[in-house]
Amino acid sequence: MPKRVDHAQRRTEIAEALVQAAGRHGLHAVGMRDVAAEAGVSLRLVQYYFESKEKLLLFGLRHLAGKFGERVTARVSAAGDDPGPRAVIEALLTAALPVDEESRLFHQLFTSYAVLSVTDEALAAQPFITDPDAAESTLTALLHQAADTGLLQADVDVHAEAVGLLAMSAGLGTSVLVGQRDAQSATTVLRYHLDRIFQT
Amino acid sequence: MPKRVDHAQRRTEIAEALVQAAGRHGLHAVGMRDVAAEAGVSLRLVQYYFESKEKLLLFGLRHLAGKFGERVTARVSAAGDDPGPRAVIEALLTAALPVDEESRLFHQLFTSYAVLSVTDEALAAQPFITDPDAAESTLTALLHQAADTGLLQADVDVHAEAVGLLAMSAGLGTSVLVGQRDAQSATTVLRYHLDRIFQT
DNA sequence: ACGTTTGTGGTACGTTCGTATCACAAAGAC
DNA sequence: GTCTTTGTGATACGAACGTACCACAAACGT
Repeated sequence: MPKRVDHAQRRTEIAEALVQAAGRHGLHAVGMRDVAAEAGVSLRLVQYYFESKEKLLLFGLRHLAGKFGERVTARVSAAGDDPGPRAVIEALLTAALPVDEESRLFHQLFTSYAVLSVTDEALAAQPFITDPDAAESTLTALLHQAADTGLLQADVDVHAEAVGLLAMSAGLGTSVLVGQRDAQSATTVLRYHLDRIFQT
Repeated sequence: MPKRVDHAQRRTEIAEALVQAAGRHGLHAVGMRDVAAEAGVSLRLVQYYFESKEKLLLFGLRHLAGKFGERVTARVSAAGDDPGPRAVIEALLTAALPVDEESRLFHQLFTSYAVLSVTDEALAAQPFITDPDAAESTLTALLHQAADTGLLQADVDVHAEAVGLLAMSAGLGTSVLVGQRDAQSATTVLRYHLDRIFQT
């Protein structure tokens, strides 16, 4: 009974199924059949909407990146209307921390994709450079803004802080992911480091 | 012509072959046959010295962790005899950065193992908690030592700095690994952050 | 000297994977 | 009202994977 179908939506549903299945058994272990079962469709349909597994994986990565972007902007705007730079920066940095199941998935799968991209050149061309670069320039701009308003201490190197804080956030996220630390203490550490560069 | 063989050494050789093969095509893509070929032995022998692939992977992880530990202590002692805490800390933090091919491999495979450990409980019991915890307490002790000698600024929270710096080092390592940043600039960022907590 | 252990090769088995093929029904085009 | 496109199912195929099995020779124990 083939009604006309919205390809974009179907692809999104399947990509979401990929994400869920990958979350349970790991991205490396997920196959076309698992994705099909998770999405409640036949193997053939996964093949139909994505010609190959590689295409599926690439789309899954972009899907994940998109959802993550939405999450970050949602977090930032939840910081209130016209929040100070400090609040925005804090929202930005803590958005990457695995505090709930959704962000755990993000972190886990992004890391999986990132490490895959080291040996897979098709993946290497994907958002692993552009997205962090965007985050870096956004954060740099926010810090500059804070510096201009006199909110920052005088001797801070804005760029070095942006790079360092993002790296710290990512590193803390990983340590939370593997269970070494809980999200609460990671947030505390992040806040401490922000306190140290902002004017008291 | 079976001469008596040193099992420990043979296992180490095979584990090293695993590391090399995994570095080329990714840990997820490495099979027993690849390891055998890389080590220049037959598939049967890999089976003989490691009963299963899982055992091989576990041993490979421990092998990697061991080599990394050696590398760190080598780096630290290369900082000179009786170096200041600052030099030791810098050596510690920069040892994790992918500056050469060997450390690139470390970082790539450790990350692979770490993300595997999220969904594989046999791997989760491995050094992903104890090793970073050891690094954390070592770094905390070094910072305390520096604080007691008046080398640190007065208002630094030693534990929060230790956690933050280690996370930053790991995060910077990943960004170097995926090619977003080069090792030089990562080192610069790390040094800047050390400069900010040490007394001028 | 003989029997047992130890190291090694070759190879076969069952499974799973990604992909390809064949068939066919419902919906739109004209 | 045909005819073509579009969506879907079932299934087959070849490759690769981890593992198991069989055979055998060198070394060691006694």
